Amino acid sequence: MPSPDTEPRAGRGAPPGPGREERAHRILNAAAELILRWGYDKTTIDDIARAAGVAKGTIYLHWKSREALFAALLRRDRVAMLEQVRAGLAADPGGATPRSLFRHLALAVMTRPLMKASLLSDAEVLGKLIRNKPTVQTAAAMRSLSEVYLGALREHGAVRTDLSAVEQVNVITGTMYGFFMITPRMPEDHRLSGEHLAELLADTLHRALDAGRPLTPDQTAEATGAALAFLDEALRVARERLGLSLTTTDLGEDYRQ
Amino acid sequence: MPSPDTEPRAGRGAPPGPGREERAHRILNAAAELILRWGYDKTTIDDIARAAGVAKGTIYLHWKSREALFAALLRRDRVAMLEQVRAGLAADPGGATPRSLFRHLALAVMTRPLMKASLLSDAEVLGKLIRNKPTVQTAAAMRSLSEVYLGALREHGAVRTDLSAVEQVNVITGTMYGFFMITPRMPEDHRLSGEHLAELLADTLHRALDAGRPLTPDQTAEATGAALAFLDEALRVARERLGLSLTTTDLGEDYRQ
DNA sequence: CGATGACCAAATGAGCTTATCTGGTCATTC
DNA sequence: GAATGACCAGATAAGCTCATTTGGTCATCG
Repeated sequence: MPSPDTEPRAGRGAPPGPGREERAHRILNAAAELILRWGYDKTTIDDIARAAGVAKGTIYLHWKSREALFAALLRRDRVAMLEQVRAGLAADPGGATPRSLFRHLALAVMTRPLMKASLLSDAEVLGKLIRNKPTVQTAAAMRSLSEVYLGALREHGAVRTDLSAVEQVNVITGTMYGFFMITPRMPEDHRLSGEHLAELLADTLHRALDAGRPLTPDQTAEATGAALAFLDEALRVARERLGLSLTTTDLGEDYRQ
Repeated sequence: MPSPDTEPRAGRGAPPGPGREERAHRILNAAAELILRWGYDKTTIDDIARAAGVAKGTIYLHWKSREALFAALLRRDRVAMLEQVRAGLAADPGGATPRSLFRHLALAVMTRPLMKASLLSDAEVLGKLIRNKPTVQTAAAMRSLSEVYLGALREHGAVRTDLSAVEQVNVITGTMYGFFMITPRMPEDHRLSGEHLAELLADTLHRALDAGRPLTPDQTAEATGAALAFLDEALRVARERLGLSLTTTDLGEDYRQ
């Protein structure tokens, strides 16, 4: 027979510690599936509760409102994305070059429908989350990432400096946005996989930013350091925000991702 | 006093020949302004007639339906855009290099709100024109342009061939889309002018496609020929379609641009 | 005979009513 | 005291009516 405490039954006390978190994730998983299938506007708390196998009230033991739940969902996706980028980057044998960062970043975004929807402000998926809320912060955060990181690269001559930082931010942002949005707009026989597009995007940005001469070992080290440092910082912030979203502790009114 | 036939007065017979065309353009100008201000859905024939200073019935002497009018409007914009590109390209002292083509193309699109709206499927502007009609063809046409032109470039070694044509089409399309859509998404202090963005886009695509060694005079000539040949062909088709849209002759049911 | 604008059917939209749904609560249960 | 789900007020949707607007026509005018 199953051990009595691993499977919380209806009405029975469920683990207040680690099991709680697992349940939170189960709920978020259900929410993720539903929002992608039906969109934010048509995804109800009842649906989520049913799909997650909990009662509606339970959801309100985790988040104080529907909006807070979806904020948690997006924040979780962001953390997972950054973790994926961080891991891929650290494992890259060629070092954490800009090219490698762009490739992993692109791939991580492209394989995350919620992330993509949020970056592109896809009203189909995010519905009123888009229209009501001032600005989804992810884009700003990504730009800020570009900026700090770019600054370091420029300082060490790891990218060309005949373009201004602002120009380069525009190039990076523009190119990435474009690659993120083309897939559905391409005819089937021209459609490339996420990996394929990520590689192409990395190549495009590499060439757009490249200083011309190969990086010295020093520069590679600096670039690697800058990339990892900033990803760590981004992760720290993202994890902190996610942490706020996974406790019942009052969030105030700030539900932005 | 003014000559009696240059200014058609209300109720008076107006020129059936050249004046007719001028009037058509006046109507289209009014329509353009209104659709950009209010969007397709909220722009009425009455509004257009009033703004153009003609009676409603007159509009139906030019087009058999509201939809046909807007088709003409978009087609006209397309022809004007291609003409601008063609002229800019031919005048470029460096020859009609791919880089020059991309720059003029980007600039022509960016300075044409309707073109941009149509390429990006901006529902805000195009309203039901988007939702109802199968596919706005402009995007497909642009891709087809890329394709034929690219083929020629590849054949003559004017671009790298370690990427497949399909990959390059994705790079070109993706990058252009991205640059077209970033302007409103950038914070004011990062916003660049259309010219500036066009230059950056051209540079990005140039680097993304460049074969590495500078073009020989022969290759430059070939590239120039290919660019102008295709633009001419695109213009021919676009003008033909526009011609159909500017005569009362029944269009059939095909109102796609 | 080109241009007009009164005219009409159809579409759209505002306003209202009614019915259903949904976010959020909380007394009850185990 | 954690989890539940019946419960409620407010939101949303569906259905309907009625008034206005709109695309499109055509008798009339100059």
